[in-house]
Amino acid sequence: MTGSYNPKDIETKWQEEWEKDGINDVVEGSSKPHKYVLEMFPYPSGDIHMGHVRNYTIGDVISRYSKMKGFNVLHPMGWDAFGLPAENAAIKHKSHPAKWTYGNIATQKASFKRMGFSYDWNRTVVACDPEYYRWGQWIFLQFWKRGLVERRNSPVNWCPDCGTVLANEQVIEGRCWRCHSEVQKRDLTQWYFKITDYAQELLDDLNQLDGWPERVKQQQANWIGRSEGAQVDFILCDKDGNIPADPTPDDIITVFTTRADTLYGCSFFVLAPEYARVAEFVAGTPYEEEVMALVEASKKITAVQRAMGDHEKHGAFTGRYVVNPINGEKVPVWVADDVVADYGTGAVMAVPCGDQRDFEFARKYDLPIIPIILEPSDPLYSRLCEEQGRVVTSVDWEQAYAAEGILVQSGEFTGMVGGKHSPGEDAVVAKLEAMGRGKRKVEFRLRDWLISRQRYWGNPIPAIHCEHCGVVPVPEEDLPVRLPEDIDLAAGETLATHKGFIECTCPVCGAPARHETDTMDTFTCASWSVLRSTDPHNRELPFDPAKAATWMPVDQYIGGIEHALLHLLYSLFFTKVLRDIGLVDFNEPFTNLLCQGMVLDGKGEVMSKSKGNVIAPEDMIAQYGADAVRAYILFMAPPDKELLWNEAGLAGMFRFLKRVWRQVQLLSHDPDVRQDNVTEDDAKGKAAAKTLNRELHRVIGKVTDDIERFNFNTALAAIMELANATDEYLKYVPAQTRANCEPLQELDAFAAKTLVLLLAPFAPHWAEELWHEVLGEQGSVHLQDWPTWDPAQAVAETVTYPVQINGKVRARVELSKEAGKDELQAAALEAAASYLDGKTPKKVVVVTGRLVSIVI
RNA sequence: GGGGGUGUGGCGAAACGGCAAACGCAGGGGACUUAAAAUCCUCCACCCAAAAGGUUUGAGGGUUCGAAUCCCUCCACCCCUACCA
Repeated sequence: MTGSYNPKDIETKWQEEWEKDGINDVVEGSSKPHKYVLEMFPYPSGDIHMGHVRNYTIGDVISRYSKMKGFNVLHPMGWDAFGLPAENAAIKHKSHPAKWTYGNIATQKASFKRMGFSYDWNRTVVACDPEYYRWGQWIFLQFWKRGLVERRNSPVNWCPDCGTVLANEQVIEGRCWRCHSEVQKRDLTQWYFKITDYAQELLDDLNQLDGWPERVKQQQANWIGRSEGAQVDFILCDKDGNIPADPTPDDIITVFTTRADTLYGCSFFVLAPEYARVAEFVAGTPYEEEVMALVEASKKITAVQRAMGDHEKHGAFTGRYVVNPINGEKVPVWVADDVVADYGTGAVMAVPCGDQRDFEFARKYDLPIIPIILEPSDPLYSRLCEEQGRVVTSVDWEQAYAAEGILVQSGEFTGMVGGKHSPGEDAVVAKLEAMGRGKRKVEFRLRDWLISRQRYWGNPIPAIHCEHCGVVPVPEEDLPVRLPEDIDLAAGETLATHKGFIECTCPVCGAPARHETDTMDTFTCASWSVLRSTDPHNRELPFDPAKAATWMPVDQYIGGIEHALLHLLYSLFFTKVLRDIGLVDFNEPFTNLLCQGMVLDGKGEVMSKSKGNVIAPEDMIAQYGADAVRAYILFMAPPDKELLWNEAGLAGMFRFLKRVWRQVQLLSHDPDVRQDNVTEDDAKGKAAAKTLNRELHRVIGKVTDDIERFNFNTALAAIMELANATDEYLKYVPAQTRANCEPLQELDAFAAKTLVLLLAPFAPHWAEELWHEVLGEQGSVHLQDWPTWDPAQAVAETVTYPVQINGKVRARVELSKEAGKDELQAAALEAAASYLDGKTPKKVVVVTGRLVSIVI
């Protein structure tokens, strides 16, 4: 006996039952095939919002469906729990970051449970738990042993208000993502992971990721930014402009270029303001003042201005010259603030005719623009390709010619095709190599990963500074380096001022020493948690390689596109290093990746706390239940599409669940549910029963197929169609009739069961309640087999074929589904007779199962 | 500047070269009700009073018996990334 659908009564009840029965716990050693379904872990910044609801509902449907399909599913949850927001909140509330973090984790966990997500909570990974972060430190030490950890001085992003360096992803349009202060460039000694050692492999292996969205792979490839070109050595003239007779390595300045073919067009040479030898070059010369002023001024160009690209570019002549190796010509050396120090060599050969930036610079400072590459239609072309030597050193162009073209005024290379990867470029590089003045070189845009942070709430870098021994690793047996709990952040205390934390002895010589006080970027924690979930309680190793091998790689990874790039790139990097260390035996951690679209507010804005437009599911759950919220957010749009949250349709999904609930009751002959609106009609009833049977088979097939392809929206639409067919059936076949007819009883049972099973992954509580209380079944609905269907019963016996004449539907013919091409053509021509007017059609296209197209 | 994507009713959307708008939301009309809610029935791309008919997938062209879908040109919007030589 049951009443009408009331989610309040059933949802928490089943959540408790499931937990008690452990139906979501992973069974190790099962003979079933394994499946690892994982969603990106949340950051515990507060309670969950609609973005979380979408992400984790997708994962939950895949997980529940996979279990019903007979897989042994690992579906864990965890928290990416270190990071600045916890610390800032602690300062604000004069509290400890752990309090805030664990408080939010508890809140989110309760919300996840309230949503009915099927996690195995015994496997929860929390990044700020010493039992987890000790292994992050252990991995750091293995990286160090392999030479993948480096401490060096470089220009870095520094947020003055937050008092720490920032990762690139934390700099948004030149501003700190939290406090919006302008980020400064500073030269600091920081810790790096040498991800660039893996740049080529990371790029190459993108090809193996068949189960990843193309856009993510493309984004990664762009980020890695492989660029093929050459290094070219220019010889530096002395202060008086004399070419050294016997140049030493100090007399050589190397540049990187992808356009060696344009070397003959080099009319000046540019150094970045940060170039190490700039001061030396101009010291004591008349140029010193202006150049050094430019160097100083360039430091003040903010990343904001750079990002906007709207700052004026400046240059200053150094008074020095270098020699172009291809033609022995002396060209002036400038310093300019549009050259970046940390790409290539920090020095650039300028070819204004072929590069727009060089072109603009040459115009501004009145430097020669020598045309050395043209398209044959250019008026200069016929003249210059005849000439030997250089005759034209200025042009009246409006912009540079950056495309492929024919080289002119280029000595022996004149007449060759120039451009990126062109024969001309090849020839010039070959010549330079023969001269010993250049070589092939590949550059990457990818930088080493700056992992140190000057903040408390992170994983401490396990290193010790000793006066005698330098920087030495903390011995593995001393791990974890624990974060001290007695710290008053609100009073300005930091790890660097915490005596108890700093003071230690050198593990090598035993002398008094200092602990490193930087912590690791939170992304380091997130880069291997996927592995820890396969063996979360291991106290000997980060994870048992055998257990990792059982579950990994993740069969389906699900997460937002917005932070996909860096987290994924870092995870791939970690996996490759751990493979080289011998802890894992695979290249890629995530076989298939589903990137869900962002959930935006009704106006299309990203939801954020600072904007105050965060939408939480709490009230909706209270009003309509978690099941309706789950089903509705999937019904709104395909998962990879951006979604503007709009609550209007949620009531409709609730109505749908209510309606099907009642249908299941009626189909089960629940004595307490009265059937109204019945019109006994034998003919319509028979047809409706036939249609219902067909729809059951068709919809099981459709929903199965749709879930496999993540088309949850159309899967739900198909179930709604099934519900419509059920309504039609119930309308014309009264309970009495159904009760007294065995085939109809079977149909009733089949329909009731199918509706419940198909909706079980979407509306788990709803399904469980009906399964037990209305269908009277034993065992959880979520442990049942997914329904099967008979494709032969899924199609109608007759097909209504549209008959097109010159592309327009002019008639219809109804034929058996078995009708052959000839029969179909004959029927179509007969139906179209009045349009044919006795003539023979030009062409007839017959597509069985589809249509007939006649051309007259 | 580079890369990726999107464009279909009032709205969310569907259609893996084959009857455009499935499914739902909102809305109109009706039944039930003293009334409302709930529920049920019904209409719902556009033009035409209706039917018949015609038109329609950002714009234009092409391929095809047949195009929202494939190709070319253009427009608009969104996201990512960027002084990368």
